[in-house]
Amino acid sequence: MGVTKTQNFTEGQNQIAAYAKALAHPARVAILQYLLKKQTCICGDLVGELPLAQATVSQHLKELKAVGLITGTVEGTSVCYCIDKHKWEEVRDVFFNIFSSNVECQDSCC
Amino acid sequence: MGVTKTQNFTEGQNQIAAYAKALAHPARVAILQYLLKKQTCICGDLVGELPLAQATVSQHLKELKAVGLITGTVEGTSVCYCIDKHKWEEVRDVFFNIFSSNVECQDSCC
DNA sequence: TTATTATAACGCAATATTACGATTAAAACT
DNA sequence: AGTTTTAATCGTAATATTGCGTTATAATAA
Repeated sequence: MGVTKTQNFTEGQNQIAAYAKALAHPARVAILQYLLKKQTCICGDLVGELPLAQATVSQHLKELKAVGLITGTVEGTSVCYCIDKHKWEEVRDVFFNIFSSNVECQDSCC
Repeated sequence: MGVTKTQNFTEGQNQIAAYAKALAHPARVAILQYLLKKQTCICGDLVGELPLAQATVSQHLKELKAVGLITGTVEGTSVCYCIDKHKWEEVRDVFFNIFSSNVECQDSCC
């Protein structure tokens, strides 16, 4: 079907899945890494940084905006992209939380 | 097209995307959380824990196995599922690494 | 005003993902 | 041998995602 049965899982599980999905494409990872590296807003040619057409980049930006990880404020002709610090830390904490569990299996089969 | 142009991105970017994709579905998150909570192998009814049909659960397990996050060893009639400690820590480190970057934007637009 | 530039939105084609019924396979009983 | 249990695989349908050409849109420049 291609449709996820979100209603049968907890809010937390759906949230982790949604955040993970935002990172589940190399182009979106590249966008975030670029914004992190620059430590500033990118007002302008983010398209030139990626091996994809403008329309495709715009779509990935839209998805990152949809989960709230980045913001895009209009600055004259161009748009200023920024990582949303608050959301970034929220997503970080969600991942830190699940990965803080230690894997300690006592069984012989592992 | 639905096909990701992985060859145009770095290995690191593709790796993060692949790991994120493994977590990008609430059922797979639920499976991992359950295995983490139990702190042991689950030999048996993992299907009963999820609101999905057996075939669907099996498919999600297959994806988690494909990225190496879990292992499944046959134990008689049933299969013993376990989180792969080594891989788990590797994935954790990959996420910790990207999220360790601080967001420090000096621009006025943010 | 008109051209230019930058980016978003629309629409299409191709591929991927999700879900599940049905089937198959393998081990453990009886 | 036949039955039961458990889980993988197959086949199919529906929806989602990816990518891009094209078309708006909006601000600046000439």
